[in-house]
Amino acid sequence: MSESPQFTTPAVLDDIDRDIIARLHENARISNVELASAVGLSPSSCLARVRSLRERGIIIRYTAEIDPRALGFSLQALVSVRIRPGARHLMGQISDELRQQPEVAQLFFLGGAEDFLIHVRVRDADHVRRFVLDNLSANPAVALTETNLVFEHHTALSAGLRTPL
Amino acid sequence: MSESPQFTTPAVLDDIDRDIIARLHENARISNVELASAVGLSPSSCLARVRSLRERGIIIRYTAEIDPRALGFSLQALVSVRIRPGARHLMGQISDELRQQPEVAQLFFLGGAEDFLIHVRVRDADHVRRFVLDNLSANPAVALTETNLVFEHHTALSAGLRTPL
DNA sequence: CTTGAAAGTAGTCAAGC
DNA sequence: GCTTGACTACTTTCAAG
Repeated sequence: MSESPQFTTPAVLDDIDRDIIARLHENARISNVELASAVGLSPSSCLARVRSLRERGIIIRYTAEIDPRALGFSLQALVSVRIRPGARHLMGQISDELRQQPEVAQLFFLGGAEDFLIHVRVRDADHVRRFVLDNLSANPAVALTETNLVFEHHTALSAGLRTPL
Repeated sequence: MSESPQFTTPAVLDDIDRDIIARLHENARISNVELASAVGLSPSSCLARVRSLRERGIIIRYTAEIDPRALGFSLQALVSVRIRPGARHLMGQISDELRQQPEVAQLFFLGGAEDFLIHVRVRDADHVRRFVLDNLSANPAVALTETNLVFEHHTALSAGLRTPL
């Protein structure tokens, strides 16, 4: 539950486990009896597997996906950031600070020219401008930033879950 | 349930609705009675609000967040794509095809120099190379691609705006 | 892994405030 | 909009095969 396994080697999962994972990924609120009958198990075995997947950290958490526009966050942007070469050791700290900002939805650490990419949700163009100024440009460790507006954002419902390996 | 409201104007939500959203975002499997007592409502009123949020599309879906490494997807990458100017009308079709690939976790439509950015989960470097070759470079509508490896990926758990998986 | 049973808990709906 | 109360369904745990 509180562990964070590294999965250097893929976890041992059989076809039923993969089926359970896929179905919970599509609908985290499916009832245990319905899930059990869908994957061909008894409710008790199914529940034991789900609990094991959760305890092993394979199921990280259950979450409701919220439309940000309903909360007044109508604009999304991707901000790529390059850190000054002499300030790379500050990346962990900068990342921690960024992740505490309510605008930050995702943070990617990258290889290549840019050091990281920030997915932000904001009210409007002025909001993203202020976010970049206050949280990035003002930091002397930041060499440069580039902001791209997001017109559409899609999250796939089955990334690698239906046809694993 | 099947509608996709645009929220050109933010939806009308009171503080209790926002509280419900935040708590379901943190734990989509919280029981209705526990949620009700947490936000100070009776179970029936709470359930009615949750159902309304779901029907209005404010709660998009409930999903289990899965650790991709457990399924053998140990590498992540961001692939930015530019479409040939004369082929922009094909972007919708290309997007639909991409979203059906099991490797695609997220798809961003962008303003600016690049047309979209793809977040992929793959087994290894060879897998991402083949993904780009087969799904992008082979398409004559694609002008150029750029692949960046992802060293770390964090999704923020803030204000009900996190993106699952 | 399964079934079956028991006890506790949660979801649903109707009636009314 | 809200609540209460009753009914139904689900979950959980157990023992036994």
